[in-house]
Amino acid sequence: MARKSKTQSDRPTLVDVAREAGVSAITVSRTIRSPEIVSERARRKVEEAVRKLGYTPDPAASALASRSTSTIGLLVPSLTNNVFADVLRGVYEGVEGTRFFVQIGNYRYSALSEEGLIRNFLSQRPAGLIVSSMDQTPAGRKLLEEAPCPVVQIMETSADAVDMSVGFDQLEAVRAAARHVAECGYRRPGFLSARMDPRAQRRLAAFREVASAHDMLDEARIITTPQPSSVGMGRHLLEQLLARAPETDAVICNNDDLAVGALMEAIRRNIAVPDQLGICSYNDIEMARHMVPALSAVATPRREIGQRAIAMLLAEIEAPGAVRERHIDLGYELVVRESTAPR
Amino acid sequence: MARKSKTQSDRPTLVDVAREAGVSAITVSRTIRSPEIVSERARRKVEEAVRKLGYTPDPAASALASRSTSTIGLLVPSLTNNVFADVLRGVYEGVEGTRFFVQIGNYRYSALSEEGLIRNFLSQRPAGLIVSSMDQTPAGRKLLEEAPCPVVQIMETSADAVDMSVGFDQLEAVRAAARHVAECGYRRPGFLSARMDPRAQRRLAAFREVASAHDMLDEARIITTPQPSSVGMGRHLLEQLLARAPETDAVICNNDDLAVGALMEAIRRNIAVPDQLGICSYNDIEMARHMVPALSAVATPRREIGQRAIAMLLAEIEAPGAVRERHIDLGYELVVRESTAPR
DNA sequence: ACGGGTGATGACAGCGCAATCATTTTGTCT
DNA sequence: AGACAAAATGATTGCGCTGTCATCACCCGT
Repeated sequence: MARKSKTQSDRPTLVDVAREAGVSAITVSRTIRSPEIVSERARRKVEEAVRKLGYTPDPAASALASRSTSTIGLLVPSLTNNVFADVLRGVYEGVEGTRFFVQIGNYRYSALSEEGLIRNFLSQRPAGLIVSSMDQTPAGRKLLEEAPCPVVQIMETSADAVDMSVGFDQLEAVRAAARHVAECGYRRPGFLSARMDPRAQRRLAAFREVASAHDMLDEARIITTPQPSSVGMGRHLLEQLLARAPETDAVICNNDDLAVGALMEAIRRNIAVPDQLGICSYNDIEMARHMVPALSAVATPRREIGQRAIAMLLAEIEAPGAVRERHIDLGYELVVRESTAPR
Repeated sequence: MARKSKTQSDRPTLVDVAREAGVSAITVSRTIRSPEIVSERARRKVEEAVRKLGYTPDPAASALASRSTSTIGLLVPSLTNNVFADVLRGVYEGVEGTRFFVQIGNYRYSALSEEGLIRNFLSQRPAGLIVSSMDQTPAGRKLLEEAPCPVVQIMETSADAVDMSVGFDQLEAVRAAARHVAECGYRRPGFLSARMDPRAQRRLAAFREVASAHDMLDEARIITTPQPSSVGMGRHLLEQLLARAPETDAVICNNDDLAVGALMEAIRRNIAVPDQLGICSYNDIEMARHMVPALSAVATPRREIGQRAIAMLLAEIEAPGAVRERHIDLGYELVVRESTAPR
């Protein structure tokens, strides 16, 4: 028997493998971490011993000794929101096959939870951090600034970001939607928004600005709720909007769930889209283009954001300071389909 | 100066806090882990020292010394699939406020990746594990059986599960859908399914069985694809179905994305739902009930599954063997709306 | 044949915490 | 007041690994 044989759940350690292979523990460690610096002969012996014993390194011990982990922290405000599902996909594609793994933190749109999660993640000595906003608490921001690892802020981009950022100009994207609606000839547009987080607030402000410039702003046509976004909420908000402002001839929705809901409600009420009511969506998740009529939308590069964020992070982990372009604007795209049309 | 002052990123340790508070290190440790066994006086001093120094425990050191972590591993086959988004939500609700945190592993419907993830998670000595299927590789299953922590298998339930299970009878749920369609008087039903993972395969088999019993099975009306499910795919599959079997008078979709897509395609083609074509969906995510016409569906208790799974896990972690009902069937519900109707 | 590299390997210490057991303090009862 | 149990606290040790240096074998050119 190898060691002093305690419980069954005792796993083999480096030392066990070393003994089996007839080398020192540190050679085993090196064989696993950087096989290229050990001799062919030693490597083979170690590899066989590892297989024979079914050895798996203990990440906790490794983290403690090396003072670093292979964890990449990803903080998102929501897991149900399809927007972040796409970002996640991009991120996962990027870590695939690397030694890193992603740990997700969901702060449910609470800046305070976010701060707690940042603290918590940081205590694990992550290899890198991706956070989904610029709206940290002052303490949260300070933690990020002093983080001993690269940090990427996503969704928006700004030279003012803590370290690196990938995103697009959310305000300009909303302005594009508003201008499009105006250019179609709609004159009394409404705006629907749920979950009024800071970003949603800013987008609403951008809408107000453009609507005002086109002299078509009416606060009665702005319907918001702090509750989460959903298709049902889209129906509900449109209902409210039409009750308060029956003259409404178009509606810009702060995301696709709301837009789909608004569309369905319009269909229920036999309101012709786009003739009687134009609908313009935001984000353009897959479903939007398949609706009948297909939804016009500002398409946002969610998956690309995930991909670029993880790529930047890995590059920066590999060689600190290596990333030149530290703030990337991926742009947006106005996709005109059937739910808006010139009139 | 406290210690030998190395780099800036040196964090205070238990010992630093102990010195500051004028107690021993282990007292600090206890104050943090189980404050109730420490005297009022000591606790106050320690808490102040912690605050003053901004101390955060090092989870790696804790894991190494105690041979256990506060990580709960959650293995899902997909992050984009709304089904798992709901499960996730349930799980997150349950860990909220506990000392545990969830780490998600996405195995993208690959049993081999799943095995790798199980191995990887287990190497971290998790407090518990939730896995989304019964379809592990033999090695994967063995790992779960020998895991030194509680394991919950979700989505399906079976006394044959490794440790505990929460779910419902997926086959009976599909049978209910098929029977419903038959009872409505549809005689030539089709079946659409994407992402043909083992569970989807079994559900298809259940459909075949019922369809055959009602003498309405035609293989030409079964359209599947290994590609991921999406609304667009639903449209595409219905298109294929109608091309191959124009006589089709109803369609059962293996999930809501497909059903929404099928509905939209039918609307595009001016096929009257439910009169010319009945549509029955599976899972019933929020969006389904808001479509026009509203989708009939077999509703599955996804969020409850997440809630119950985490509750069982925590109870079992708290007191091994405490959980009596180790296999819970949450049932399903046939929700008849507008997309199917007696004819 | 020798010195000076280069590549491969090893010995040792310590990362920050918690398990274990020993010890001290406190409270309670007679 | 003394005896005893219970509560609170502490000293020591080691979890499994990696950083740091030291050592050793080997190859090359002269």
